[in-house]
Amino acid sequence: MEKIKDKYNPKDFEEKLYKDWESKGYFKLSDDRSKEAFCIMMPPPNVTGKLHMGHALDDTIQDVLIRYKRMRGYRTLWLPGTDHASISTEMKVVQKLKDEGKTKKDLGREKFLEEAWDWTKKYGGIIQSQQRKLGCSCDWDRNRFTLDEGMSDAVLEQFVRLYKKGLIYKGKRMVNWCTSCKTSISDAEVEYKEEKSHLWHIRYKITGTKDQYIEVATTRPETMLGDTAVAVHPTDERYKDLVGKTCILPIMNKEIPIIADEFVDKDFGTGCVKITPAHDMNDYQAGLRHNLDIIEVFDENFKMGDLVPEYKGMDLLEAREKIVEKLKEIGALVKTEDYVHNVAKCERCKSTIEPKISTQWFVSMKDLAKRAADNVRQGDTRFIPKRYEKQYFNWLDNIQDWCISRQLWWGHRIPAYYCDECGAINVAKTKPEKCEKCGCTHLTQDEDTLDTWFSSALWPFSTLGWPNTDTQDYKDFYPTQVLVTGFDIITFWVSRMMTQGLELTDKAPFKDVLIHGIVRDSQGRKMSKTLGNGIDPLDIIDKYGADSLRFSVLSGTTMGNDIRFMPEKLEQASNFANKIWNAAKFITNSISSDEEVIEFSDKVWDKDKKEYNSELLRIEDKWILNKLDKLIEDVTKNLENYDLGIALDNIYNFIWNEFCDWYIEMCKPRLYSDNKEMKIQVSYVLDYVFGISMKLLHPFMPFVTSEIYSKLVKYNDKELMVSKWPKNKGKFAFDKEEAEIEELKKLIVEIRNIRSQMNVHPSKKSKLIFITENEDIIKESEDFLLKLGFANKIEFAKNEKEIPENAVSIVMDNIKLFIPFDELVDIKEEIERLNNEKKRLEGEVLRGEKMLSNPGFVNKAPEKKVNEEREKLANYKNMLESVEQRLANFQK
RNA sequence: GGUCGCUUAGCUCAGCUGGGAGAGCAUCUGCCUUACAAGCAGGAGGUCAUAGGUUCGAACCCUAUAGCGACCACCA
Repeated sequence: MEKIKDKYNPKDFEEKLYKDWESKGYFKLSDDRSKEAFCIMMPPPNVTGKLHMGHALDDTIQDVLIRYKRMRGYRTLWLPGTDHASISTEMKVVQKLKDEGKTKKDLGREKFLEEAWDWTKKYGGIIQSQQRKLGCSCDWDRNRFTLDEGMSDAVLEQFVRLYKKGLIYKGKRMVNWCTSCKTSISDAEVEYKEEKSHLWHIRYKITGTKDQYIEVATTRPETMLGDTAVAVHPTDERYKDLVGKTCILPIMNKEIPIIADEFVDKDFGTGCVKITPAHDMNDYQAGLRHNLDIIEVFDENFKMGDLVPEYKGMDLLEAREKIVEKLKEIGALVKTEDYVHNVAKCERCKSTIEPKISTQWFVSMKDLAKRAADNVRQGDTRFIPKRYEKQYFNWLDNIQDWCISRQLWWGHRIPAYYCDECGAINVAKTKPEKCEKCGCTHLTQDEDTLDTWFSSALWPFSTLGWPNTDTQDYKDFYPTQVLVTGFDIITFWVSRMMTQGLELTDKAPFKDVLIHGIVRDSQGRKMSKTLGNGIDPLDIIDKYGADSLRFSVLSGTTMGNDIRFMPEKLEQASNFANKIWNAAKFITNSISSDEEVIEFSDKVWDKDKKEYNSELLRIEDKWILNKLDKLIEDVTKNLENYDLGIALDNIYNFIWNEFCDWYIEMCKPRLYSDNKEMKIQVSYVLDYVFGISMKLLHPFMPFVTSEIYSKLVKYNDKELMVSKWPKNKGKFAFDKEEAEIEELKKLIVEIRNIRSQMNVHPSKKSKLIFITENEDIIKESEDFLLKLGFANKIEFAKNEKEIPENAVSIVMDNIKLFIPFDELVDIKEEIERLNNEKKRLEGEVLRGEKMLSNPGFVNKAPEKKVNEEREKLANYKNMLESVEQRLANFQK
């Protein structure tokens, strides 16, 4: 057995251990196909991304599950990877070019893609090195990238298959258009932000009347140039007579119809809506229903078009002012109200989204969505917690067709080839030699690429070889067991993996969907770049170690709820790691040799009967072994239920409150005893219970547990990470268990106090004298005390006169115990002790001062404490002087 | 507007199928005790948001109300 001497310092071993695991191939998939498969696909982060707290949480959860299942004997695969993230990567490359004074167009498609690949290579992979620091035990050999060859092939296959089935179509539709990224984006990528604005009331004159008007309210007066109708609700009595008539559009002086449509809200504004089919989603729909003209007011760059020469090329907001002025001038503006409304913003770049009519590719979602929803309704795939199923259903039941084409270059290019001659669309995985329709050879590929999510939707199976369904991986691991992700991504990703997975592979891609919340800052705000309140997990690992980070995101949390990240949690976590470390230090330095313990273990555990030889154990041993059994049961159950936070707290409480606080204390008399048997006995239990605790804790805190486990008694040469998950061994039956243990605890406190007063260490084995006249009690007590091992030697006295004068007494029930003063420390020892104390306090003061100068510790306000310690230090110096003086006198 | 969630100690939160009100941090008291002061022993602190109901029994189940939050839809 190796002894632990150093202080707990994660930097000493975390990196070393990870390299060691990797070099030994522990992360790799085992070849043993007789084991049951367990597979998790890691949600691929952006290839150029950096690890943030969200990833830290997501990855920790997955690593806990994988490590647990690996120890349970499953054949585990945790497949890592990265996403090409079309928009966000392209934006970054465009920005870089801009900084160099270049544009996308200057470079051309090919050169641009080269730049993008360079960018990806340069900044890619950072996140994966960070995941390693976190301790992720994924199979790096199987790392995938959504733009790699196999994935690209899968994407093309998907496109062609769905197209042939009629599920993908090209159409002219109104889509969300990001004015900055200059591409279409899907509904899910739009977010709404409240903005203060106005509601302008404008009146349109009814045709053929002198002073009869219809009044509309709008937040975007500049779009009025493209109005092609005014709409009212069909049942609105106020305007019943106007329906079917026409009115005059101011400025344009154009006659437009007044129509009735259900979508109008009678109670909003004036109850009349101007219809601008080219620039509003609802108006567009209404326009289709009523066959209205679509007149675009803006040009390609979202400047004013040439409807009115005066405004041509003008910025939209500027045009708005001018138009409002003009309306005022001609008396068409009735009033202006303050108004707060939601403006559509691009989720990526935060710039304005404009509805725009353009030709795009769509996936027809209705049938796909129904199947995906039904699958969960039938319970084939389940969400944990269950309440998130509603969110999933809500999205799928109201689904719109999915716009998958993007006007970007970085991504999978759409495999549609247009015939230059006849214009026919040829869809194929590779460029056809000739047009299917006219046979000519001049084909041009669609310029657009596919939505990033179109490729990530295939992640659970394209990574296993799909479309080839004969690969061993696909057969072994598909469908996967559990998907771990945040609730913010259910609509984007989970629902799409379900729809595409069911359509393309005929199976739901996973059994369970484990949903976690988001990590917020200590004030409950979302972590964001703009707020600058993000916590970098790498800083935490650097300061506290990966184990502490992992502990702090899991302890005391529940699946699906947000986590408020409190720095105190980190203190708790690293205190815990430190506690374990010190327990390990104590155990490895105190117990008997490996051989002796192993020999005893063979005696005490009857392998055939599968039970303990209870004669060889003492009450407190049985007590802790029972507690341990209960722990194994609880932790296993909670892990199976994905209650990771509860499982971790079970372990924390056991190790700290039961094992360290009490069992270790109860062990000391036997450990320090001259009785070798006793020492071996207690060594076995200490090592065994602690070792099993390390196993249970390993999935959560892999580094510190592995480091410690390697120092414990070696029963076989297996390392913790690849060792077997413990099973409970079965309870001991005994009646007075709790009561006796309580008695023991009291005694421990008592004796510890007395020894403390006397400066006698338990290893010095005090002689106990007790006084009583009742012989039964004498016998009983002797037995009891010897069993407990509190003293090596027990003497009896009939009355107090027989007790040495300088003994200290312990009163326990009707028995009085005495500990003689023989073993009190002498003066030299006292000096040594004081010197040590002085040294320690000096260090303490130094540490305190360090803490004071560290801004991270401001909350702990250690100033008071440091001052206290300074004072104590001064006292100790005085004491030391006086004792030294005493010694000098004595020697004289 | 629709759906869902939250409300438990000063703070941050656990509390699985209904029976003991809990943890960490903070606070107070006593301790440098040979694993650990990053610690130990002990204490204080709660009408489990409110009001009803079901039950022998409710933090937990039901109904209503209030506050906070999230998502979806709408916002002319």
